[in-house]
Amino acid sequence: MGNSKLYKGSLITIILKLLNEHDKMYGYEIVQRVKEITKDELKITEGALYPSLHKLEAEGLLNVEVLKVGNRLRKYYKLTEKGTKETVNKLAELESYIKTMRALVNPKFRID
Amino acid sequence: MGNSKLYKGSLITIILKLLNEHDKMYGYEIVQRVKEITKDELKITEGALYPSLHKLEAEGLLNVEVLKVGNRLRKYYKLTEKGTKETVNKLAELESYIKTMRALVNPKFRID
DNA sequence: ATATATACATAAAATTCTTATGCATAAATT
DNA sequence: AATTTATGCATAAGAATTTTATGTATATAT
Repeated sequence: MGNSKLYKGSLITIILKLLNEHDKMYGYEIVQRVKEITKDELKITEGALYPSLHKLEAEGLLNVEVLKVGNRLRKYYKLTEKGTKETVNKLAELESYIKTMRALVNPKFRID
Repeated sequence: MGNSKLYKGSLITIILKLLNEHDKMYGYEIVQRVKEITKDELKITEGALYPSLHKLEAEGLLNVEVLKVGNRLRKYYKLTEKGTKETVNKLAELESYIKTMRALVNPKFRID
């Protein structure tokens, strides 16, 4: 993904949040959207994305709907109710992570 | 480490920053310090820490000094010059990561 | 005609971490 | 006195996530 290893573990959070916003997206679209938003800082690889989407679907966080657009297939993913709840969790975990890391790297953010 | 998977990839950054601050630390001390600072949010496991310290040493980012304290050994690690430079990089990467993630999860932080 | 973009997929390898285990000394508890 | 907890290091098996490489196929731009 990114140039730094910190993105490891962030992919699920990113996918869920984008779907939470857009209601319905397909894999290729997610890759493009992330490139846009991050100004090419973060490029999701297909080899990471597609297995993750399949996993989220298997866990019941996403629903799939296959559409034929022109002559190509698109697999549209949508959050389930469970997926929406998990999105909230993941976003809270991200905020917690950021706070914790700030305390670690920025002594003035420590609550002694 | 933490309850969330986001900490994956953060360990090196944490180690380097703490050593940048304390000048000289041993493994067990790092584990305790992180627990303190994060109020038990983040517990570094020994199985992750020690191999990472060995790796940083092998890469020339850390120097080791073995001291016998009482009757027990302590391996004190210290940043090399290269390690100090890498710390700056890692901290910049963390800031970049946080900005990028904020843009992804918080639309109002996006620069369109 | 050829290259690039769109769209999905999987498999091998690399990376990082968890869990489990091992050794040994020191201090605290029962 | 005996046992548990704390201190201090280490490694190895397995799990999880990601990279890299490869494959298939249609559509558009050069």
